[in-house]
Amino acid sequence: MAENDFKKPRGRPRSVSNENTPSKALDKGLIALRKIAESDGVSLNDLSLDLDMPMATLHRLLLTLESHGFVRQSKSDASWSIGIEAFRVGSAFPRAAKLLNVARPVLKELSIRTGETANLGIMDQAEVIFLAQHETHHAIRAFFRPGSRGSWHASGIGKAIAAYIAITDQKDLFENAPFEQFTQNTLINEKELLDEFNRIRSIGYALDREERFPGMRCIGAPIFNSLNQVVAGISISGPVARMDDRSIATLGQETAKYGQEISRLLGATVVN
Amino acid sequence: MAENDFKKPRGRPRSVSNENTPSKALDKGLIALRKIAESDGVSLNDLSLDLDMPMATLHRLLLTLESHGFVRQSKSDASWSIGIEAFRVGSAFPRAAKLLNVARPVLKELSIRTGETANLGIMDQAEVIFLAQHETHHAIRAFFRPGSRGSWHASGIGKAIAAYIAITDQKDLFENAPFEQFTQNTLINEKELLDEFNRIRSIGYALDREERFPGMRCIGAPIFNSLNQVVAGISISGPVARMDDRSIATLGQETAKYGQEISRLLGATVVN
DNA sequence: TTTAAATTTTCCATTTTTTGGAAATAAAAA
DNA sequence: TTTTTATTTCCAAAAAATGGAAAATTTAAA
Repeated sequence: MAENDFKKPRGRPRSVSNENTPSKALDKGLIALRKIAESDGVSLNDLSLDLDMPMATLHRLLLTLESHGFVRQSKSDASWSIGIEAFRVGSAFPRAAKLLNVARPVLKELSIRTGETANLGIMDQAEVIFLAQHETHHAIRAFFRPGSRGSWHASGIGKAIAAYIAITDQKDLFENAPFEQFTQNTLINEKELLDEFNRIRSIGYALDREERFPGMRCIGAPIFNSLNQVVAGISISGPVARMDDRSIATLGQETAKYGQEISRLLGATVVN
Repeated sequence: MAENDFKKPRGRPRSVSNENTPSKALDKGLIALRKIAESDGVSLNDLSLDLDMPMATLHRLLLTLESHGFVRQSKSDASWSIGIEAFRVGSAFPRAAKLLNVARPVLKELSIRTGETANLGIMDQAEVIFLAQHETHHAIRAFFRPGSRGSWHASGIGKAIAAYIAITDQKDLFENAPFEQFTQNTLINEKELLDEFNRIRSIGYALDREERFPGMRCIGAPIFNSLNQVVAGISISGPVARMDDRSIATLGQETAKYGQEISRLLGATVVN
């Protein structure tokens, strides 16, 4: 998030207000592709209804996506799902590649040590994207699908990251405050959240006390890169019963410690 | 690969010869997207030269891809790279999701135990796609980027999978034999490869003796799903010096054993 | 068994979008 | 300072997308 580059690229600069999608056909194709990624195995008919696009148009786009391997059609029921080329292209996402390799074993250890589901996520715009997780064996446990999104203000990872980004970038985050109130506990206004940032920086981890889902608590900690910029977050999530007020300080320190471990592996020098 | 479904979907069946890409703009956009995934951080100019597309046209497509988050433009040098939405969509690829979760820890163990880079891959058409790998700490080691492709006939994983698929599917693989001869050792004709299949099935693992890259050897073993169909392969690769004739039998058995372990975790009942 | 409904695929004349050379804009190199 | 390199935008000609309707096929209902 925090990228202060004074250097500008060559060439004519982009005009400021450019909210358009110049290529309509590509635009529609990408919309269809994203929709297919959400559902798994969807029929042309449903897709057509869902996206409010004529079937003929949609079908043409799907054939093209298929010709590149971005989607596949089941031979038995003609339903559409994501293809291997989408996977290949997606795995070239630069921010994820290095981070995932380094963080995965640490994630596992954190999960085993605390007995809770451990998550890895990054911020994109004002949303947290979950990149990976390691589940516990408890019957009651948290679950996030990799690639799923969440609002930053109601998430351990989101708050942990937000607390450490540059103040100018924090301002951007508050652009459309107040935010959605998911539960009674959700912090929704700027003042509350800025106080929360101070608390987070003083203890080194962020708490989500049923702020997103009733009954679920989360503890998030920041991850820094070799330039000591916050680039991701790690968290554990579980039911209130196991993450009670008594155990939360220990779990918090544990989470922060593993966050520092990943930061160290990424080349960060100053942690917390 | 082996999908014998007699059930046909409703609706008008697709005509047999349909080699077209109906939507041109989407087609071009996907071509650009794939190209960007190959290089990391590419300028509009280079992309334009590389793809032989006019810059204005390409630029329009990139803006649309960007509006959906499939690509990103660096603020400092205006270069383009893969965006987070491509990652999100790609991680919905159904075949990879389950396999990766199960296989990753096993991959790591195999790598540590043998001291070589361990790889996981699947077959798509006649190509092997590398999904994941675990590297050794040796200075001389094999490296495949996740998502990269390779010809099946010159790869440990490819031959291991091909040896176990249905005979009708094997016929498809030989459609455009003889294959590219990468080195002196590459097996390129059908007869040689069919003999190789027999050898592989008798010992349970496939050998690549510098058939792809001079100086590199590979040992591949098949992975089966709960229907006992071969769905993927595991392999180790390293320099001839360490993978010499003396140690190769032991390493081969080791690789096959870890392949069986993944198969077991996926619910396969009959292994090898 | 026969008929109707559901679903996917294809067709094609009309409308809309794409196209790409050239100009505009700006940084870097000479 | 001038030239070169590079990105972004513009716009009229040309090409592609559109989508209603028909075709083709399977499943469900009568």
